[in-house]
Amino acid sequence: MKKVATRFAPSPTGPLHIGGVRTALFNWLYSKNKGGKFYLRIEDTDKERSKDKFKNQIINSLKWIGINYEDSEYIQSKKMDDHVNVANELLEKGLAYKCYCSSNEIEEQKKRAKQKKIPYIYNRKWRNKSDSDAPKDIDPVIRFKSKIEGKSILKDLVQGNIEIENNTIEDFVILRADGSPTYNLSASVDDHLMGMTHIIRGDDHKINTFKQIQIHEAMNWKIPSFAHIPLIHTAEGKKLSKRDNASTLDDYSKIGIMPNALRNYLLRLGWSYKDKEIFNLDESIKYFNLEGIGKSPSKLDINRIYSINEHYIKNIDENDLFSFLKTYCETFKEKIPDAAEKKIKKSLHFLKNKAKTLEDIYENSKFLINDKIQINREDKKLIDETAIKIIKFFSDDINKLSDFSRETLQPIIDKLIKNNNTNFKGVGQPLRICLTGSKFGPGIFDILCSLGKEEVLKRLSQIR
RNA sequence: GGUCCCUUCGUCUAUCGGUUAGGACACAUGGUUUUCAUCCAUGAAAGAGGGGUUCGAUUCCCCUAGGGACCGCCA
Repeated sequence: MKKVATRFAPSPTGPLHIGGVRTALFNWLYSKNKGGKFYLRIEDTDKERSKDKFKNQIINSLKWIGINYEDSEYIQSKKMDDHVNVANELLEKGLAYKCYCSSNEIEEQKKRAKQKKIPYIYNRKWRNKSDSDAPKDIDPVIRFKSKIEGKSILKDLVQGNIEIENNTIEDFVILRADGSPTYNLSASVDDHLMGMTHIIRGDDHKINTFKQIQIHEAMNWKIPSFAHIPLIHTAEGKKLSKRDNASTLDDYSKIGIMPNALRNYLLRLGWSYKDKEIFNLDESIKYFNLEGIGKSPSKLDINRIYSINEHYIKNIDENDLFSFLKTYCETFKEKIPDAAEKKIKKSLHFLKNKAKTLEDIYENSKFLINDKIQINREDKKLIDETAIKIIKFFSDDINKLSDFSRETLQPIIDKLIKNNNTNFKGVGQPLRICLTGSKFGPGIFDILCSLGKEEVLKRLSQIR
């Protein structure tokens, strides 16, 4: 049995969206599960629309989410000669032919078909004509001689057997008038050249598959296995496209979603293994299979993304969490100063408990990142006479403390509550506001301990 | 319009002919709590409709309805 080889083959004509990432993930996991190889092929034969910017974005996206590929990227445009050669070979063998129809002529036919509401299919006009009839002023395209009789059955690994009448597939163009190869030709040739054994892609490719199989057959190549996965839909139930907002990886990373969480989410979107929800990387590889892929399209659910992210925040190793946080802050917020690093690391155990995203952690650690505390006007009103008095007493009391911990602080707070005839809020709230600039946030003891005695005294002294 | 595909709680899904149709997220209610959260408990919530096949269908088949994809000298 040949070693499994899969590939992800995006065209760099726009930002990669998470549907594409999921396709890449499935291909990658499948090959890893089988101990095979996974490749990235950049389909950049459309020179007009392909942009390096998008190519880099694709590469970075895969890197971010942890999908690695063999060798360097396979650049399709570099193989165009091979594609052209195959077209010529098919031509020589009589399995393809030159079509001299002008584009106007084709357009006319399409228009007419539309008016009559009948399906347009190229009429195979030049299929059996000889070149001697050819008009001099037209550069021909090369069309593949598709099967006309009978049916084809695609044994799809996800969708089961798909049967189609051969005559519904037209004699598609494989070489343009300018001599450049088209998608179906290039993809077929490259899949063969790269030794692909399994092609896992969106089911919007199903018709292409019938065409590509025919090219493989005509060239006597081994035909890979196919798995067409349902597309991801938007909340409105339409195919997810590059133009939808919240569709690229960046849209998620910038709100503080972690790569492993998104990977887990994408894996479970349209795929399942019993009732299991959380899959770490090893488990993803271990359990992934094609049988678990559902047949119906699934919708994106941001709540689920948050929830899985939250789970990862609370359960991964704190050193890992910190490095995700560090990268996140540096990329999207502000660099965490060295001085704050230690404090945040020490505080992660409580910071993470109130966070769904890295952004939440960042928001709650601002008081550790910045020494300057900003208090808004509303909150300032809460610091009244009594509050200032309490703060003063508190400062005096902790000043005497040699051991600064929850155990030593608790009695002080209790005493203040009693002496001032108030409740916990009466003491905790002003302290929290003065120390962090916010009414909300971590528990007051957590704030106190992570700041440390000196810093607490310093911040409180600025209020009096 | 043609071809092909799909259809279980709002969402992601489990079930591979016999279940009180299960789980997770979201939602609601209650509890814990030091604000915001967390956490715990409880609750509401689904087999599109109609025919078959069968002792028995969510599960197999057919029809209808709804949804989707494709129909480029783009990929």
